[in-house]
Amino acid sequence: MKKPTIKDVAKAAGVSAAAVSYALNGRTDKVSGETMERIMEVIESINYIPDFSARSLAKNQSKLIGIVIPQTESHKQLILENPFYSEIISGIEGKLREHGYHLLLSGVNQGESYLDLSVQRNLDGAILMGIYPEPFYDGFKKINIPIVLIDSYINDSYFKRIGIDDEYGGYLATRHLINQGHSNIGLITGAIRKDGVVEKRFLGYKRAMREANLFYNPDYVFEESMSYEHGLAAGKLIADKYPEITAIFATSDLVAFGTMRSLMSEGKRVPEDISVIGFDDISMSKMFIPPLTTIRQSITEKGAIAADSLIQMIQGRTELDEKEILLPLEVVERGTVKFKS
Amino acid sequence: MKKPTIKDVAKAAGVSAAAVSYALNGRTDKVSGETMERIMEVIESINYIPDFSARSLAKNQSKLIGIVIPQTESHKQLILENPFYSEIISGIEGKLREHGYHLLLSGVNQGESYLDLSVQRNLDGAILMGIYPEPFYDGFKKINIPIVLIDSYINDSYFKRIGIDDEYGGYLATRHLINQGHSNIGLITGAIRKDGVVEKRFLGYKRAMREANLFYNPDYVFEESMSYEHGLAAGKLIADKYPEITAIFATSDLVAFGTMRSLMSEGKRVPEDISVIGFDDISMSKMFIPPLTTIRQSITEKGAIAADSLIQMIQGRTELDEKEILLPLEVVERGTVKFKS
DNA sequence: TTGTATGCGTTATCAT
DNA sequence: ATGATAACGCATACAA
Repeated sequence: MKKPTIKDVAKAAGVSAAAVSYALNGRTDKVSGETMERIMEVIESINYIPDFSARSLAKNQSKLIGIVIPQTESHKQLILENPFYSEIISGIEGKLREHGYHLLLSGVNQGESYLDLSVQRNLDGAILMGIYPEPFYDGFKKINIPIVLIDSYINDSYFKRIGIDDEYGGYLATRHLINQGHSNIGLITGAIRKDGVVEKRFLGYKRAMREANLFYNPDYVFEESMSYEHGLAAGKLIADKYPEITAIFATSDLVAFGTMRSLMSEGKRVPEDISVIGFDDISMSKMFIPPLTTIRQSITEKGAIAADSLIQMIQGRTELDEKEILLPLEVVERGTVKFKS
Repeated sequence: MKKPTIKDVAKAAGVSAAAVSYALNGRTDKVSGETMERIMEVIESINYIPDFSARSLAKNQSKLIGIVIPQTESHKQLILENPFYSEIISGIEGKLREHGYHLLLSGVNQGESYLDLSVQRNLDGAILMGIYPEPFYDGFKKINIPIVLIDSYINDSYFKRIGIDDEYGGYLATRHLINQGHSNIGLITGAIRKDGVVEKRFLGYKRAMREANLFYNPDYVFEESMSYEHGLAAGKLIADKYPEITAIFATSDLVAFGTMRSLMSEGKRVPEDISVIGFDDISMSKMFIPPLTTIRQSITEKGAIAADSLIQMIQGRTELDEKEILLPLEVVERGTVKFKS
């Protein structure tokens, strides 16, 4: 049994295909209430479901949103190991579905190839998270598809940005440690790239130190990657070589987990011997033992807002909106930061 | 500048649209090497990219794979909070992309509505994880689309299943605790539904107890949901009312995290006072403090294999294959199980 | 080997 | 208000 088309509906309802199309799209101005009803009944009874491919072809809009996630270079896999991304996707998907859009999830092979996907699939828009090389962004502008950037500092009015004030977040975290009496504060972080979130958090760290008249020691900055493994390595280094450090700001919760683990392996107690504060407040952080003190941003909401913004852009009513939305930040005190005795 | 179509290519190459189509699909029998080259050159130069919507219409295949994830009932969001799902998706996406398929990620509103999506988008296949009501599965059979089930015990030869031997996993976990000298072993678990993974793990637990001639005490089974929160509640209950329990089998790592947390809040030490073993080995488990002893299944690989199987089904060469693939299981000893003193 | 013509399911234009 | 028909971009059966 083949699946019914609009023509089948038309035939069964004794109207033209055009009428059915009108009815489907709620054009009450083009179709009388009576026939409208009849058509709807037929649709129900023969269980007709419109074909999006055909619709996409005719209307040139796919109701499809792409979302691009950074990818580990070694693995060919999405870095969904970091719960941060899954949580944000969760937020995006919920909102999209609510508005009749679907979500195309994909990594990206080489630099350009994601563009191909956008064109192939006629994407109505896309959400990019993380940071990519320049030409990557340019491509999207060229094919003229609405884009929302999450956690990006690309300053181009073509894009709408959703993010947080990372500098302030870094400042908040560091100041919290300072307020607890710490002065030798280590920073464990991913690669500090120009205009990346990491750089901003790093800047916030420095500002807090400066404001408190504390000495900024570059040796206390452990920069490599936003991974559990780096946290592990840096934590060990600190335990071994820098016993004077009494507090650590890890620029993501995942890094903080690694840090705490190696710290404890080396015989340091958290927070008794050394305090640790993270960043993000992924859902796992409250589950950790001890529960992680961190900078909270509502990740899921971030995704939802990004989706909302994108839909607005697609529907062309973005004029009044600002080009950037910053979500609130707060330190959530749990069990890994302690007053320095 | 509109995006180039197959006709533009044809014109520029001085051939017909058909020739271009042949070239595109590698029909070397239909096109001479010479013109093939010329066409390819033009494609390169004007940067032509085929439209999948049109292709989907013409060929009736979309190169689109759907993946359905359970959804919390209260929230309208995907339960991507459980890293288990993100890891599996990661595995799926990587493999799909490798084969030229794209991934449509979606929750599901009511019972039937996912079917609509499959029809609307002309899905070439879908991967279902978790357990759904009967009619949900029937629908897929009716529209005749290849389906791979992950972690399901639906016994219907229409579907291909990828999973693990959950009964054996439960047995392994419990036996590990028994081998460490424990005899009062609690089970903290999600809802035990007929033919669900949870039931199987529960059965494995009972078998291990029986084999060891240990008394199976229904009071020691704490059944509710596969969530951190339930682990929390059950752990507290055990600490308060069942001091004789010296070991716990939590049927997922997330539950184990909750359990350990409340246990420790109540003053119990893990593993000194009470041992805990989990199930899944999500990436977070090795990061936990103490690192979680658990039953390992390679989650990402599970996703990859599911994707592989689905692609094979789609390409119609599934005859020789078995209808079920079971992945290996092993207990990975870390820091939460200790010999009973 | 190459080109022509037609269909895929839907929407939009233009009559009626 | 309703219907006939031409797009949309591509694949394919058939003719040349």
